[in-house]
Amino acid sequence: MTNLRQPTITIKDVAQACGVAPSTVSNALTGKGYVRAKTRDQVIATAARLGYRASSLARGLRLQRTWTVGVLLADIANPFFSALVRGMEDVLWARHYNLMLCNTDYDKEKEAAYLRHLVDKRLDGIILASTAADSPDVMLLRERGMPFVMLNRRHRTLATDYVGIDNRRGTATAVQHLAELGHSRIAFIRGPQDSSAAEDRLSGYLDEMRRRFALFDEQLIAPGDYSIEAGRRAGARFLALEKRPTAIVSANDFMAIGAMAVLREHGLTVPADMSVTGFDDIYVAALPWIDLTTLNPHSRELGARTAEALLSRLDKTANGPADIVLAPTLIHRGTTAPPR
Amino acid sequence: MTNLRQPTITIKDVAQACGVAPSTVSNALTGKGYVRAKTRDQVIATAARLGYRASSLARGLRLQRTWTVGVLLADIANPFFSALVRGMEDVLWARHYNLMLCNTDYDKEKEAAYLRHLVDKRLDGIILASTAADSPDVMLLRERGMPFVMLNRRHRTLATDYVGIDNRRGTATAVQHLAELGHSRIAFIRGPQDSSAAEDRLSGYLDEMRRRFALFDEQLIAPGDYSIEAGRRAGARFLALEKRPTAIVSANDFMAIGAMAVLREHGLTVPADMSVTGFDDIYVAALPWIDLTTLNPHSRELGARTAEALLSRLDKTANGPADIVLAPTLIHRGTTAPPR
DNA sequence: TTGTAGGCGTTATCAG
DNA sequence: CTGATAACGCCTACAA
Repeated sequence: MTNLRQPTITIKDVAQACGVAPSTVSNALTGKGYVRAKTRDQVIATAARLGYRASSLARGLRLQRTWTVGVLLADIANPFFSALVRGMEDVLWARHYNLMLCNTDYDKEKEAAYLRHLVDKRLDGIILASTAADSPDVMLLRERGMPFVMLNRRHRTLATDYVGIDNRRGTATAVQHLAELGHSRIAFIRGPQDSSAAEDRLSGYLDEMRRRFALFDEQLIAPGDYSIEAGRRAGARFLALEKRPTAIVSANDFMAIGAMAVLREHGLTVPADMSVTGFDDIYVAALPWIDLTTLNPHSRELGARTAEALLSRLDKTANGPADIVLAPTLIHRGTTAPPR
Repeated sequence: MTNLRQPTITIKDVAQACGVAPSTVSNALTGKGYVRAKTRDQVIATAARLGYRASSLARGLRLQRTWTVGVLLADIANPFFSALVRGMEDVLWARHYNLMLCNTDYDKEKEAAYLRHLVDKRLDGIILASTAADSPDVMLLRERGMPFVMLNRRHRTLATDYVGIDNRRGTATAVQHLAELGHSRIAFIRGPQDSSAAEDRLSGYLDEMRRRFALFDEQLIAPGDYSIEAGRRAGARFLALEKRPTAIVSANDFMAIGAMAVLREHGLTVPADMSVTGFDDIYVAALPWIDLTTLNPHSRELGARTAEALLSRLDKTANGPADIVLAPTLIHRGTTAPPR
């Protein structure tokens, strides 16, 4: 139970124990510089014996690096985000980087405060998966020359490294899928308005609807914030319409599930009475009771690609801004069928 | 796109700009020591003007602290863990600590390697939510005097700070609930054998079964690893039994869901043909299609309490080892009913 | 091949 | 009240 910090063993201790200079220990352990094989082995052995571990703090101060990257996201409890994080962690771990998790909770002030924190901590780089399109905080990073990558949201004015989903194509594909099944009265549940990704999902829907059906009914669009509850509200709203839609495209899976819950409560059957599509393909969507037709954005890969983009930036291996866009795949499950 | 590190502004720059010594700047900014109000204000103003941010790295080296804690867990994509992390983040953020996320992926070597990493980084403390009960890695932390708290798993030999669920009571409550409904042939799907929490959940089941029904059938226990797939296997196994159980208690929600999926495929109805209970109360359990009777371990609060325990340890505010145990609450939903 | 010296950016100590 | 100095632990020139 004692948390008395043991006297930490430093490079000097190792040097003394070996009868060499600290710089020799450093050279031996990092494998740089010249050092006789015999000396090297001896140093390595005593370092191990003493349990010496070089302090990242001291080393970081000297080298101006931390081998740590931060990720800002809205809510780690959202399966889409946790899948992203898994992907990032995979590649970061392989490259000996650590991940600092920053949960902004959809709160702009918290986000700004976190960013300042990360600057103070001198992180090597940052992944922004939560920032609004017009956030001024991003400027801070740019000003301080801190490398960062934007994940699935673009800044309105700044040119930055970007990795994301082809959101537009995603919802357009969903509309296309439903149209081919024979639907024309297709509703949409949108995401938060300050997210460029959410806006793109709306655009994809709108474009495809206009292209195919020319006319367009404003009532078919309901607001939402990606929560299950918002999906319920949207579903109720569509049900109250005089001319009900025959299908619903949702900007994410959570809202699709919420809408389906309401339909169910009203005695409607999916897909017989109403088709529904989601976006994200969280694991819940694959459960037999839900069996939701949705768009798989390959979240884990997306996270991995983002981390890679950041690391290339750190390696100075990257040149122009990265702009990587993954196309989502339509997963046809049991919630879509021709209208009756 | 340039990632040229701007020349970072140091305390010296601020000092020079103000015509005072670095130590005065330090005193003014941290509010320690004596410094004339006028000087202080001037320093604060120029620091702000220059955009000076003290380096946590340098400060950490000097103060021997990092204001960062690490959390080791198996899989952040598991909703139980992400809920824990939310709880931790809440209290850590309020106390100006950052969180380093370590996903061990159920891999002992990765876990050990992560631990070494965290030692190198001189984190202030660690939350262990993944370690097996007999892990030798924990010894490493103890030896180095690094504060840590074990979350929902106890070390077999070491006395450590501990925060967890009353797992035993949880499954006992589930059995009790089913027994009161009239069940006596109650099966159990267990968790991984190297987890003390999983073993406790088994014990709670066993104790209550023995207490109530004296006799006990070994066949009613199926192995599992907390995955949906394991639940499917267990469900299939119970269905193949000559004397089928009338109810299943699962060590977690995922496996309960897997079992229910198999039952469904075999045309059985829950709870009419078979009752099922879970453990964790992940949000999926509350969806109307699943509507799983389960045990709510208050995960978010659990995470918060764990972080608090760690922080009191860091503050040296704690004395003896903390031992906090939260009782899970039975959430009675639609998957349990009297046997037919 | 090895050792010495200096500095990375802070803060605690202590003298002025 | 303020400032010089040393030290936190490491790495890298450069000298030997």
